Amino acid sequence: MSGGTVTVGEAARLTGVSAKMIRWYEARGLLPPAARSAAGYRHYGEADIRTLQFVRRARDLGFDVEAIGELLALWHDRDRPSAAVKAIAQSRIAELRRRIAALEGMARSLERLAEDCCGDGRPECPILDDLAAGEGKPVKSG
Amino acid sequence: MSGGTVTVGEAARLTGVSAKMIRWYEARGLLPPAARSAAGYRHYGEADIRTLQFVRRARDLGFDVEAIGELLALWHDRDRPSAAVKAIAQSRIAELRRRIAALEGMARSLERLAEDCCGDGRPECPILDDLAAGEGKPVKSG
DNA sequence: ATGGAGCTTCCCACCGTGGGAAGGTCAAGG
DNA sequence: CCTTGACCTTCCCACGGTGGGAAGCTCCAT
Repeated sequence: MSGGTVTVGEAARLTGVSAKMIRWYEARGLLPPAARSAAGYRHYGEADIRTLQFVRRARDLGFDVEAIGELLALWHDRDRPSAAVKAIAQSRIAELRRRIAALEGMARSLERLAEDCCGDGRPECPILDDLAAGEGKPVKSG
Repeated sequence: MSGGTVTVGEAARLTGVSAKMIRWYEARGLLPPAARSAAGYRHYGEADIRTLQFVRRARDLGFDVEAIGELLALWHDRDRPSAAVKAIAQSRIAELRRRIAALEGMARSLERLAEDCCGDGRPECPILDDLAAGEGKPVKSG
């Protein structure tokens, strides 16, 4: 083989996916079983490395394992309709937007409360008051 | 009795914290061990219910169990400096902002890619191309 | 007294990741 | 040849929160 094959550790270094996670992805079926040496060591060729880089990038974009599996399948399918890929991306975008909105709501509430808290040595604290009173006052507009 | 005491299930209904989580919070030390009936049933009084509501509200604001524990302690301490509470809130805000920024970066990258993907029946797909090529092109400015 | 709702504890699962133990392998150096 | 140390293998455990469910007990209404 042109490029020579590498062990998990090397593959991890080359791709930024930890050896632990590489094995885990394989066990989960995200990656096909790696080739093994006589002694049982996993070995990765150039194509495997490219796959791992794909996985890493997808992971960095917030796709979960299942979605990455679907993306890999589409990647390998030369006849895929780009609409299928786009659909996955868009549902991920929607999920990300949902989570962002939830966190944003929390952050805004807390910022409002922290603003009202003088934050000195005195015990009066609107933050605790809010937590204690806590009528479902989600974020409101102001 | 003024309020009467209630069982876990009732407390769950009153506070929106599931019975399962109430037991778990107790096991984790977030809540003091509940009073028990002769038969071993947990019983909660009005103060306990208020505490659970406090916990629920704090949880909804994105505090983790450890932070909620600290907030509870400060809540019970009449001499607390409000600065201590504010500090916790602010570090939580910072954490939320960090997570929001990370998710926002992912969402923006994906949106950019999805925009470039015509999403029809043809196989050409800039999303997959990006995942495959994936040089660390984080989010950039656009 | 019986049925069913509700309680108890305990275990298992998820997701993605890391830590570490126990043991096998490989290459380098003595 | 043998040791050493880095690396590999598998397996188990943990995290944070949450839910599911089993086995067994209790309580209340009929």
